[in-house]
Amino acid sequence: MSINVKKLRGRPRVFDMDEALDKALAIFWERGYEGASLAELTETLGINKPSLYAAFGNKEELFKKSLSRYTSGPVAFVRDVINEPTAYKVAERFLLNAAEFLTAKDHPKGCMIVQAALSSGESADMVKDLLIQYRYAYEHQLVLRFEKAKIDGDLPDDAKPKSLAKYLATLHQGMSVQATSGTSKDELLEIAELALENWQNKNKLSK
Amino acid sequence: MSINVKKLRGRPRVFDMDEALDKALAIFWERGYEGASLAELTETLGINKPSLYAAFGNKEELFKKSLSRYTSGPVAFVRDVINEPTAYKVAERFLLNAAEFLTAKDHPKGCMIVQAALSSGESADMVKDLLIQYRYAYEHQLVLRFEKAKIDGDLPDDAKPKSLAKYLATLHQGMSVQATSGTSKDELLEIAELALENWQNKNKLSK
DNA sequence: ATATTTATTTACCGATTGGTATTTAAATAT
DNA sequence: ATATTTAAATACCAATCGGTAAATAAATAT
Repeated sequence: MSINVKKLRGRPRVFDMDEALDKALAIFWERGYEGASLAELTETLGINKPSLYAAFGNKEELFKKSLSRYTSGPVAFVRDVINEPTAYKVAERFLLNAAEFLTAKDHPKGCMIVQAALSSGESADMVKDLLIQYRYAYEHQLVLRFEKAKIDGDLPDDAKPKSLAKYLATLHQGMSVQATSGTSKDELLEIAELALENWQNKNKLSK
Repeated sequence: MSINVKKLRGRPRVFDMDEALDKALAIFWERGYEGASLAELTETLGINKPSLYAAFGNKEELFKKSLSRYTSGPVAFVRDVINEPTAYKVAERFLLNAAEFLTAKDHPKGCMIVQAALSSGESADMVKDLLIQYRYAYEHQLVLRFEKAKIDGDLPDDAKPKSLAKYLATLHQGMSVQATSGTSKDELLEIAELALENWQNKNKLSK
């Protein structure tokens, strides 16, 4: 007897919730929060509205759950990046992974956290604020990592972790806009390399 | 008799078209193309829908006219920047002006060309493509300027105008996202300075 | 077999979307 | 004065928005 197969009462759900969330994620990613209509969502998920609402709450809840799936799946690399051994390696992996990810062909271009609700109507205010928090969250992860790098002697004493982190976050967000505009992976890699050369010139410590 | 005061037939328009465009611009800038509703537009302009349609065509036309006013007004500095005497000065003015402009207090944060239609529903596809063209347009202005700088001996022979231009455009677009997220002018200036220090390190020519 | 529980389906809701037809008002030309 | 021209105001349109009530279907518990 395998675990967790206790039969549940009631009519069984005919769709897989995780698969449905992946499809919803793709739409929110492409269209943004307001640009994704219930009609397109239900059509793509292959379920009708009452099923969607019973399973996920409402549009905003569905977005938040899609977003959780986004952060634990496609962009988990941001969490891994801070484990690189040096500040330079962190910056390198961050920018190179971003160039790759933002232009990958198996999902929408650009970063959902950057673009899903930048300018929008009032109805998206909650989501807009939530995404702002997420943006600061990954930037702050970089701040902490660069503060550690200073202690490690891995960055010069006059280095400013906050500025360095914001510089990388800003490049990432700009690269996201570029990717959505049609800029290729190779072009983004050139930008990343430009930024990284400069990084080395400035922080004359080891790679 | 002053020029151009020939009396026109018909009931005179009660509102000033340029003032109305400025108000429409502020809304599109803040809300984006889709996020700006006809209701909010007419209410803010102080006119009703038939007047708006008679004067400007439709929502998309109104957006395009607002956008023209944006490019000839608030962001005209991008056109001026390429007249700076050296490549470095161009980069400097571009980034410093951007930090100032994107966080100014007399208009919405961020750049309309970057954010007014990044992710959106199908109804905004035309506007989305138009804004992509505008983004490439100002990037291309920088490309031309840096090609000239190479000829002038103002940039090293191995400099890549396209990459440098895209690097600046990417920073600008990221700074726009940052400004919309609440980042201050001073924080953006720190990023600009970071990028400019690196610029000097890399292109070891004069300021 | 019946009751209970949960999901799906169909049909609908009020509000809002961008956009207009019709009427009324204000100016000039004759 | 009257006709003509243009704009403003009221009232309306079909389509779509996010969201739901009510009925039906499919599973398990007793």
